[in-house]
Amino acid sequence: MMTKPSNSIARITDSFSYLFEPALLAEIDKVGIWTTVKAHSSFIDVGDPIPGMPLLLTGSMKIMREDLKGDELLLYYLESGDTCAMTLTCCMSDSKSQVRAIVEEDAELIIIPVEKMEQWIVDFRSWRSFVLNSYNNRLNELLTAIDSLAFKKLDERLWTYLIDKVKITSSTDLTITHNEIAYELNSSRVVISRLLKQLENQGKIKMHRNSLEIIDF
Amino acid sequence: MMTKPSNSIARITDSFSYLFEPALLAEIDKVGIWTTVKAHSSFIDVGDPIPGMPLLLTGSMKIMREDLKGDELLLYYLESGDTCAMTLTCCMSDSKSQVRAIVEEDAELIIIPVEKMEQWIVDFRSWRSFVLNSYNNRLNELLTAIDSLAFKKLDERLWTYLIDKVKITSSTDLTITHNEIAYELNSSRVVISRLLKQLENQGKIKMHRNSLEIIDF
DNA sequence: CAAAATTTGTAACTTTTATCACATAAAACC
DNA sequence: GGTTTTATGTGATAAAAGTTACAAATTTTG
Repeated sequence: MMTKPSNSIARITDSFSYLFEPALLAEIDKVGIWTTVKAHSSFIDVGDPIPGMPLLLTGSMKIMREDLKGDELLLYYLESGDTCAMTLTCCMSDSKSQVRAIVEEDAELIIIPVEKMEQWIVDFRSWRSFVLNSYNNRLNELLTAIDSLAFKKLDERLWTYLIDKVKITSSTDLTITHNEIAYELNSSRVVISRLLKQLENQGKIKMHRNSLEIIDF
Repeated sequence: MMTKPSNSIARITDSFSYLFEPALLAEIDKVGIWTTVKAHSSFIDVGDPIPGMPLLLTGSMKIMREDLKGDELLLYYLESGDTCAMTLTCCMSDSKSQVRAIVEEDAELIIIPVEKMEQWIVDFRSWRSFVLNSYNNRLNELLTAIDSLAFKKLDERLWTYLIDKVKITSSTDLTITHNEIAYELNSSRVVISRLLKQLENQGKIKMHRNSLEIIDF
């Protein structure tokens, strides 16, 4: 949990690049619940009821899909300025979360209560396009995930996975183990180790214990 | 093309199970463009601009994803009462279609012009939930596609593909060739033939030239 | 510091899927 | 009716990915 900072409105405009009109900002400020979530903790699990629509101010989360056997797959990341529009219809239809959200870097977020998020669609043009844009982004990210799975081989998937990590963390030094990568790509450690060795031989990465250095991208 | 039938409003309520309020029905009736598209013709291609939001009255279409090499993958079907909410944000952001829509069974549809579809979100509660529900359905269908690709082997993907076809066509006799199946699953004919033979040996299907009989499902 | 746990390397092998090559059978075409 | 096209069958082979088993190196823990 977190108390609302004194400069709350400025904090919102910072993260959401002046997207919201003043009246809406005031509303968000009034009803939004400020929260912090520590890295590596699960924010929402498959089957959880959705508390509201999260506006991510700082930090990042990864959205994972899980099957019955417990196998997992990384779908995409949420970053500062993002939200997960999926939560909207989950709330409206009172259904449970279809995905798992795990905080990667300590996150600050504002939770918008269910009742408001639909009303604001009517009342605020900026909220309307924000929500619809969010839907669109999510759809496009899922399409990208499908492209990877359907059309690419694992070595290519691994490479784009690493590039994405670099972008998200804004660092070419990735603190991650082969095992963790295998988990997120729904593959096995041995296979990932082999492919990483390939990438190293190609001069694209350097391997260290618990970390990778991404060189050529 | 198609001229609006005299009982247009009744036709809409039929297909959309009384979802829309009377005032909205009148609006749809006023501005919607009635169209028919013959089976096997492409309704929208990757990269096409989107003419408007299609309300599918009768028939069905399949939505396909294509990669740079021209490989394809079936994503999901649209049926009577469905729409493709993706078109909404495509129109709003003036972007092109990310997918291909091919009519499976002769389709009648009403095209809603771009300007209206956003305005109606504000004006009509029923339109609002219709659009948001559509987004949600599409997202869930993409998640299902991802599940198949990430967690299932081809034999299982093939089986669920066949079951889906049965549901869509309301018939256990599927007029389709091995080649076409391979195409939609982004696999190869030889592989599909082999797996179909397996299914036949398991007593789940019977194979004929140009068609399959789905028995045990 | 010794024991235990974690991370990575590697070889051998299996399964799954794709590819190639060619044969056969049915349907369509002239 | 004979030729061509389309659909399917099948064996051989290869590539991609997964699995098992174990060793070596490093870190953590008691």
